[in-house]
Amino acid sequence: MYRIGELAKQCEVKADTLRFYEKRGLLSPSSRTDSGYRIYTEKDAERLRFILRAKSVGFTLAEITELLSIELDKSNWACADVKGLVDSKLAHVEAKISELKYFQISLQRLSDACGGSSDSAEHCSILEALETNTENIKCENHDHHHDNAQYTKNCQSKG
Amino acid sequence: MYRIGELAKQCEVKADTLRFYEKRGLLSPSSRTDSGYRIYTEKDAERLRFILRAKSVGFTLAEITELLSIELDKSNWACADVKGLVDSKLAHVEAKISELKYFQISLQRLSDACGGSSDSAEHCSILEALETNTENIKCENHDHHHDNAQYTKNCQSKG
DNA sequence: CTTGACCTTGGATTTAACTCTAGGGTTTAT
DNA sequence: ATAAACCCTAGAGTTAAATCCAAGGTCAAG
Repeated sequence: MYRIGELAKQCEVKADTLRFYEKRGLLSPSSRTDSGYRIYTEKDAERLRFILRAKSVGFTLAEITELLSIELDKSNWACADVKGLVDSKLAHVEAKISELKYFQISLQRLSDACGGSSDSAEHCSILEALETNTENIKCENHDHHHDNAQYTKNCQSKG
Repeated sequence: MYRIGELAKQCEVKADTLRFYEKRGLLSPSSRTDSGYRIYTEKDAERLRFILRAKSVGFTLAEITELLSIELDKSNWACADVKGLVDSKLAHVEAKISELKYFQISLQRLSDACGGSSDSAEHCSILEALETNTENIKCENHDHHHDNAQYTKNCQSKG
């Protein structure tokens, strides 16, 4: 059982944000004290954490509402209905994962290319890392434990 | 070579958005006609696609600017600088992938549980799919090459 | 029995990212 | 050579998601 400020602190959001989520129908406290204070249970906290995770990967509050509605309306959904919504969200999530893997690969390639060498950084650009499909990357030096002293020299460009 | 409207159409954004990105320093046309029309090259288009992909996985325009700055400022970066920025973005991307995999698993579990039956969906909730850590889900039929006829049986829950 | 940290509501303000409007110039097809 | 479809700029308006503010109620500590 948490009061609004406690839950907010625990989840690193503002109390205002929780009131806002309540207004939007995403998260309501399980109860109130006699004096009107909001009281959140552990279950509410879990719901909040779900909301925050979903937000962190780019779902809008409207989409999150939709995801959560699967639960809220439970008794009124047929499995088939649920499956439709869930599968479309699943496709959405899988598309995001693919996009991110593309970024991951490009960034990894860049990081490797600039892996600690003190040399030219001609290929030190995301776009170039993408264009330069494989191989062919300068600066490669896969030494991952470096000390700062080694980093005083520049990435000189092709000029 | 595209005019603003052409590029916008190709990438499914508004011309206004491209002018806005220009104001924000994310994407400038490579040239202008004598009359002042913006002219975008294929390279510009590629940059735009990069921006849109990054946006689609939840990067803000400010973050995207930072990613792209690796390129813009090329000659002024030391490899170590680049590596620091890139690695922090890489961690960020990897965290997002983890979050998404968590959603993917939950959604997949839900989808499996509600594999096409038209009956009650007591377990058809994201939060429950998460709580119900593994096993313990009814209707599981991990047969991945299924034909719909097999899915007429129910999602019955703990009741 | 009051001080300070917390809570309440309602409404105003902010920020990011567009999106639109007004008033005008340019290109292209007929 | 003129109408439709495009482009320009500057600046106002919109939407989502907070975030802040004002005026006041609650509660534990001293």
